Amino acid sequence: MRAKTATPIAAIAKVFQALSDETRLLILEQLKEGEQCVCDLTSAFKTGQSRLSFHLRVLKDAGLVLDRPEGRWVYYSLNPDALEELLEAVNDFKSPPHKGTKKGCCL
Amino acid sequence: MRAKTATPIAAIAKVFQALSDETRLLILEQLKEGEQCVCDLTSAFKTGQSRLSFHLRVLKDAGLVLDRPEGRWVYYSLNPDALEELLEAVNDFKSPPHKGTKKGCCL
DNA sequence: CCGTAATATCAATAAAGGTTGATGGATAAT
DNA sequence: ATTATCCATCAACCTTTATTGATATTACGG
Repeated sequence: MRAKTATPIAAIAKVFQALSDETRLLILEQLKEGEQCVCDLTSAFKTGQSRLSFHLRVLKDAGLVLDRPEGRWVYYSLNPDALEELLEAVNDFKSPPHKGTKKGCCL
Repeated sequence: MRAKTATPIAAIAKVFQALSDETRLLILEQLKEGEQCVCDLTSAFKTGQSRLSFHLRVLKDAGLVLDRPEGRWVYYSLNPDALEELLEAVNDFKSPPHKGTKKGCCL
């Protein structure tokens, strides 16, 4: 059976906290287009650089985005693994009190 | 096609905000067992009643739980619809820039 | 080297969130 | 009717989070 790390509740809360801000949700939407540097986002959102830097850090600390420094630039991208874990966490709440471990329909 | 209400970003942020607190996550876990009144939760968590009342209100305002007053008691339960919408919202972030609408593998 | 551009970090302030204890309204029990 | 129980709300307080402008850091181009 796969490890099923059972993310601790504090980490889950942290991810949700990172997702609880409109600006950060918009950043994630934007990152769906692919990797972007802070300057891209700064001009896309017409806002201060330190503000974006702050929000990107929150997202990064929560594990939702990855950063890849290259020269003077830092490119940010979505972290697909984190989104998978998030889906699992949400599914956990949805599930009714079943006893048997029903594996997913697709694997 | 089903309505696909496209929950506004502010509402989504609000749901995530409601989920960003450990106590509230524990409450939701507890509610997986089924409807419970505030007094049940108060004794389960060994904490002040006003504190639980506060958190339940946050969850309710976000639409995550439903309340059903009955006599002196108020019973809270998970709102399955909200959890579905939440799953959709999370899936939205996960999806890579595909053009075609690929329906799920299971339906 | 020196200047400039891309980011991060910091300090100060403002705004939002969480905890606690007290109060009040409704309902049930005596 | 009085009292006790369940719950919501409020006020006060403290903590966390967000915004802004300034400064620091690193890398690149002359």
